[in-house]
Amino acid sequence: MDYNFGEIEKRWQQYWIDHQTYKVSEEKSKPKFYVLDMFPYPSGAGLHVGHPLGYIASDIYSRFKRLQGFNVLHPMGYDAYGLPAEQYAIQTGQHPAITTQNNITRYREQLDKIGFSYDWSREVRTCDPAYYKWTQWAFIRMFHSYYCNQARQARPIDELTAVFSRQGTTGLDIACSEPMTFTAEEWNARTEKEQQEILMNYRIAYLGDTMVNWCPQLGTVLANDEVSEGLSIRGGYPVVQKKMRQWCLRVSAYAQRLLDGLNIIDWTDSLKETQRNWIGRSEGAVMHFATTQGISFDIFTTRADTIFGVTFMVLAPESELVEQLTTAAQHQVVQEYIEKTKKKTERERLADKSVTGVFSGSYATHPFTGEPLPIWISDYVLAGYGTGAIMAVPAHDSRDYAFARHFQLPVVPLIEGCDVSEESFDAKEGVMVNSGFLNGMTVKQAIPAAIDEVEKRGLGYRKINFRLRDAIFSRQRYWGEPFPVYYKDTMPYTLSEEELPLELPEVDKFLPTETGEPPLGRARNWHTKEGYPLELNTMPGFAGSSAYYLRYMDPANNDALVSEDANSYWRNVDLYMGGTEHATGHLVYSRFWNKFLFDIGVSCEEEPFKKLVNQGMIQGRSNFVYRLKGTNRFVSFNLKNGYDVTPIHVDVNMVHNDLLDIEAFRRWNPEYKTAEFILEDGKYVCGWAVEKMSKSMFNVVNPDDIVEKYGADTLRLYEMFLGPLEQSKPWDTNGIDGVHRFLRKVWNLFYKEGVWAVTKEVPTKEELKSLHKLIKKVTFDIENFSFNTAVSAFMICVNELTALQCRERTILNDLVVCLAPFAPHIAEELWQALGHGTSVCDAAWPQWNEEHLQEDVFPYAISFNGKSRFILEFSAEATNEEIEKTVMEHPHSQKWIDGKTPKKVIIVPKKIVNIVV
RNA sequence: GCUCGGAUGGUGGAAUGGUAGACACGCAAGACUUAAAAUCUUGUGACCAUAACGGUUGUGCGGGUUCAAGUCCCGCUCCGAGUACCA
Repeated sequence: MDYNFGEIEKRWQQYWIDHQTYKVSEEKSKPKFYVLDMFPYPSGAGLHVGHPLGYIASDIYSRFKRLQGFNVLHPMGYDAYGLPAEQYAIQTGQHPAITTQNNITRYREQLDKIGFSYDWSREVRTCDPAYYKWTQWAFIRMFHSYYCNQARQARPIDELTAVFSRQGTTGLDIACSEPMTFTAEEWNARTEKEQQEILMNYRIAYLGDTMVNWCPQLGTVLANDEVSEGLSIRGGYPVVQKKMRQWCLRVSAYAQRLLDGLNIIDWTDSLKETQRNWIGRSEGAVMHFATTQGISFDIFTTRADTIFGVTFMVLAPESELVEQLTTAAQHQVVQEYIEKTKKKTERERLADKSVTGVFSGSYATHPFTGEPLPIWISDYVLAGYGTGAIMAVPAHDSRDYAFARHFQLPVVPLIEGCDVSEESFDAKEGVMVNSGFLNGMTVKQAIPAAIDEVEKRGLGYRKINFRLRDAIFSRQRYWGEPFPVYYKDTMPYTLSEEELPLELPEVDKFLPTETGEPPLGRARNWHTKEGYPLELNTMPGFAGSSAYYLRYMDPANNDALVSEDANSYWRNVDLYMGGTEHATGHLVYSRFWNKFLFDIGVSCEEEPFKKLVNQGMIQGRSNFVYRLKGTNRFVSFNLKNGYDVTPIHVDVNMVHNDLLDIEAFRRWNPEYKTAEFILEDGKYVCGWAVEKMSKSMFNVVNPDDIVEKYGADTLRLYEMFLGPLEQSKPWDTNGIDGVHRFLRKVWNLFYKEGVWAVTKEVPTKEELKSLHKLIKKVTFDIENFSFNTAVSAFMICVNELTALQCRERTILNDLVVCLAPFAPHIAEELWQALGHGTSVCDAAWPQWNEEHLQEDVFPYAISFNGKSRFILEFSAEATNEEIEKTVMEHPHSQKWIDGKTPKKVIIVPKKIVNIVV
């Protein structure tokens, strides 16, 4: 009987379905373990061989944990809302729901072939009304919440209105868009609408007039993490800044908690660092300045120590202060400058490094020296950070320096011995000069001293600023979750929770309306029962993916996002597997969303993902043929020098070990039907390069083809064997034979010449040693996600057992269990053959026994002056004296000792003897 | 610019400060075969040398710590990723 992987895999996949092997429920008596993959967006291209890498790794881990006795939750679903399906709908008219369903079906087929241990009964789809009901529900709860800085948590907005009517804003410290102060009397005197407008300043989900990233080609706004270098991540279209009224989430309120939480989770340092940078906490001071006309404004600085080096002030062009501070004489030029900057796209603004700006006409008074400081307007100052205004210290800030040089403004150096004739001195080191009361202090002393003085004189206060912005939550698109919001007298109100889900309506076209409204403007009857119009925007992609891990715990619950019971059992994700591309998007929003749910008592853990492992990207490995220019002749790779050739991408599926299948190539394209070849050793060798995996490079490898040719178990093992999990690497089908050969060797331990060959003899010492070495290594490697070395350990063990002609049942039993997480199908087949009536998934992970690993003799590397020369073996009982004596008397040693008396002899037990001559 | 990674044979990659190159691919030789494929066996960092033994050198570059460094420390070079007028 040969290893017939095709038949074996099909049969066991059916068995798992029939026996619901991977279905889990809350078993209170067993410890839980939650293993989660980042759910995919089902794209039209289907899965390529790079996609399953993380899924295979997490599946191995899940199966391992299950064998160790954990109750493992390992679900899968689809992030089903997204731009490509909508773009496709615009082009073809096909409803995105249909496209999405087709793609999901295709994904599922592909995933099923690889043999994952998902509990598909818990599948979620973000576009399913039963699912997005809870996305809408969370939004409603955010709308009706504010963030209390003192309690460090979200609170019901009703509490806030109660306080307002009792004491106004006195004594409150709340996260808000704009600082406001009013008394109880003032609040109570407001109309309902005015009160609603004020509350918008505090709600966690609020409507705000903000500068947004507007992408004209996509016709929608984008979040910061959806834009890179002024271009949209999806599609690469230019993005411009525009002020719009949008739904926002007050993520910034959670900035400190998002930062603190990083200390209690087990993520890689680089990923935590990326998040820290994105949150961007900086400690400094807000300082009050006033113009000579008495108009006061605030700036933010982290370098209060440089206050005596301020020679001018700068406002962002979008700042509201610009209008107040521009004098009549300068009005014209300022207006022109602002118009000009507005027209620039974000990309142009980034690319254009030239210094631009205009003088506002006003002067501010230096708070310490009383000197007048000209106030300029320039686009190098950002409206969205700090207060949108800065004090410029050209001597110690390179941007201020460039500006000062360009407009011939004075530069006052403040640090002893620094040279600012060519460039600014930005480093926070040195001793202060020209700085009044700060003179003689180091910069590190001067920063707090300056802020102390500023506070003492009432000129400002300490402030911690965050770079993290609130998330813009509206999208002018069709294929997303509708907001459970209607408008009455232009103010938004939420639907009641009983009215959820608010289902996505049908539209005749997926384009904006003629009047420029979002596609939902085309929907008929898009209003409440009372006739109030419903919100026309939809939610962004990250809405549905922010709490999906909670929904898996209790996917069919129609009364709650997740029951308290299910949540208190599964708690949070123990292992989260996914790509780094979500570092500043999903992984920030999801943590924020969970913290909010934690505050309102829905999630029992403050952090959603305890441990996170990033699998590397799998790149493509393209192959090339070399066509002689102007001919239909192709020259083999190593002969191409001396010819004038054009490299042409060739489909990697026609190439094996870089050798071209010439017949397949001729069939590939009529143009090549009559192609001639200049061969080396009768073969055509292709060139290769690492590139992105894409259709146009003909380097896409489909997992289905690999499964067809080698089997799912080979694919799983090979993906792990390719290299360290977290590292990016090219897919290279060369080498898969080695892994496939390994599985056949495993098979041949059980079947010799087609006959079942397992015996019940007593295992030998060597056999036990080989097995226990494997158990120890594999256990250790899985726990450390070092799957490539685990696969190597299997190969070594099987080679050893083959050499020992091991056919012993108990040894093979444990071998099969160890192999089960990696290659589940062959493991099931062999487990069955060994006479077990149940699935190998219900076996117990074997323990290694150190006794079996004991060596009789240990190799010692004998080295002289640290350079090893030869190996000697000694028994475990040998004393240092015996070892030293034997080594010294060994004929090889005499050459190195050369009659001298060794200065020192170092003996490291079981490892090395070093003799210093 | 800043932050975080990384650099080891022809290739992918192994090495708790202790025999560098495990394992695999590729390549070479051999066995089986009419032949090829498949399979199996052996060899395979480089250099020198040999009938054989053996020797030298070697983990991006330059220093240092140590009996001993791919591994730790200091200073560079190059490559990758993230991020950026964030005051």
